[in-house]
Amino acid sequence: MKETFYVTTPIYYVNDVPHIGHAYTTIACDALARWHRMKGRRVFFLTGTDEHGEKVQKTAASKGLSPRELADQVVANFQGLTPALTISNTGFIRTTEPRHYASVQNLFRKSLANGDIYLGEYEGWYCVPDEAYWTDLQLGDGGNCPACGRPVEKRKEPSYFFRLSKYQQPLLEYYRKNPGFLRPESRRNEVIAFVEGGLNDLSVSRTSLSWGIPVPDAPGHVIYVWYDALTNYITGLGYPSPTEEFKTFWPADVHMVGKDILRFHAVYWPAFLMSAGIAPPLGVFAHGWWTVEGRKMSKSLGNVVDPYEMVRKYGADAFRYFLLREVSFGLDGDFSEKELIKRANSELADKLGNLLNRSLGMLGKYFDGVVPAPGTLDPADAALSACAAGTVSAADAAMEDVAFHKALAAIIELVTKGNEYVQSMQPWALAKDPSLRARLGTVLYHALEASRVAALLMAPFTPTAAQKLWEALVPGGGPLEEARIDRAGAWGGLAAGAALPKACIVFPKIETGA
RNA sequence: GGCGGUGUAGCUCAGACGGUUAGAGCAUGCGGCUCAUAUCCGCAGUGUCCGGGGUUCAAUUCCCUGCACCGCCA
Repeated sequence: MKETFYVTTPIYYVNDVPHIGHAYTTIACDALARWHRMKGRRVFFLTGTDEHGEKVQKTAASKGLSPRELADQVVANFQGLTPALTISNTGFIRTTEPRHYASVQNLFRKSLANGDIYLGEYEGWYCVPDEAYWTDLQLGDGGNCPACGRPVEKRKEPSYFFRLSKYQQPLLEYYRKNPGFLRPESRRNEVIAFVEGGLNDLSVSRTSLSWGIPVPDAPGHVIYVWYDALTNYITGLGYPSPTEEFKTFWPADVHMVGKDILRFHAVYWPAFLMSAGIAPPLGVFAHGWWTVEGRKMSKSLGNVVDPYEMVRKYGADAFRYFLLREVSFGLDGDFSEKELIKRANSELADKLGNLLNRSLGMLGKYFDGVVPAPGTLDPADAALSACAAGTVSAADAAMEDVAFHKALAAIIELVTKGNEYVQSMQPWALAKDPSLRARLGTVLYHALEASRVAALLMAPFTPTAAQKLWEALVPGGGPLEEARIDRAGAWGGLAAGAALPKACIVFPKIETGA
């Protein structure tokens, strides 16, 4: 098994306000990071903010602030996601940090030195009031600025270009040799088709921009967008210093991205790295988008989902659970509070929570809360433990495949089997016959054990609630994130003789307010 | 316009290298238990498997074609 795991979110543009899309990517990375930690891997999990560019500069100016002052204020909107969503990132990078300037300039120098960056001229349709370039395609039929509708003019400026065209074959070869690099599969085909169609060299600097990282030894030139932004993934590990972290974690295992920025990660970024003699990342995963109550999310519709509000209303666990459970990861999904409530109530409260709570209730009532040692096994007992073992491996396979929905479906399936088991064993009936006391003990042990395995596996998805479940079942068990799935997931981990609480409500039912 | 994908129960989807009664979850209806956060468990369904043609003893599954929707590119 690979001993390390490096996962990243894209850096979020500080001019935006965090919405469900940001939360989704970050939560997905978090579940992955937590899962791999529980497999015993060393994990580095990086997220951060993109703080340069025209929009930040303008917004700042409109507020009478310097771009840096504005960024310092609004970065908190994104940093706040970590506690709000119970995110376990190990790093947070801002592109305005000195370490990032050093990193980008170093990477740039390397490509410049080997001839992959050259000075040329960028030409495009320029909107003077907006200070923005547009391509022919973006102009569309009208021929005016797509942002403000005003006329544009053809303009040229000197610009450094990255020799992307040179990397067509190396990229195609990289995709071919690394079938797991691009996921999901459907996206892989799109990217390959794009690269096969030929690559143009890429403008990586502007003279019309001032808020950004200066091109080394080229006064007036500032590094443009993607070259700056993508480099964050190595800066976050200490590049260009030969840090222990860089040596340990690079290349990244997964760059998690929305499908809209897949191309930059799957084409530009590996090429930049190849040019600089750095290994390309091992994986890029493009996930889908959320509509809201069946409609596209947009400011004008006023239906933008605020993650902070969702956490206030439903808690981070329920929100996280819904996002990862509701859709096949990689496809688009529809966000609906009604559906979120339904999922959380029926699966977390009524199935998972209830399995634990009914078991604890009977343990308290019949054994004064002390876990009995299991006795002779029935076929039903063996079937349940076999199911648990199967669930552990199914969930692991799903997570290796970045299929959160499958992992969660498997866990819920185990919980349903647990409830089914309790139902058919009828411990409340066994309790009426003193001669069946040993059998009663075995049944409760198995019911609790199924809960324990489920709690363990839920930790990456609903960390707070899983921890509470864990503490109820494993007194003194410590932080769940330090548990190891292989060891703690083995059947029989529940300690006979342990005194457990008589009730434990970790997933309160969400009132619909109807 | 080019390339690719999808079209299966009311909804979301799984599935069959072609072969007996095509599946799951949700929603719906009915029944059972009472330990539990009025929770759980069981049963019952319903489908022209997008239309048309072809190959075959046999196609929803393969091939062609039409339609619809989606994605990427131009």
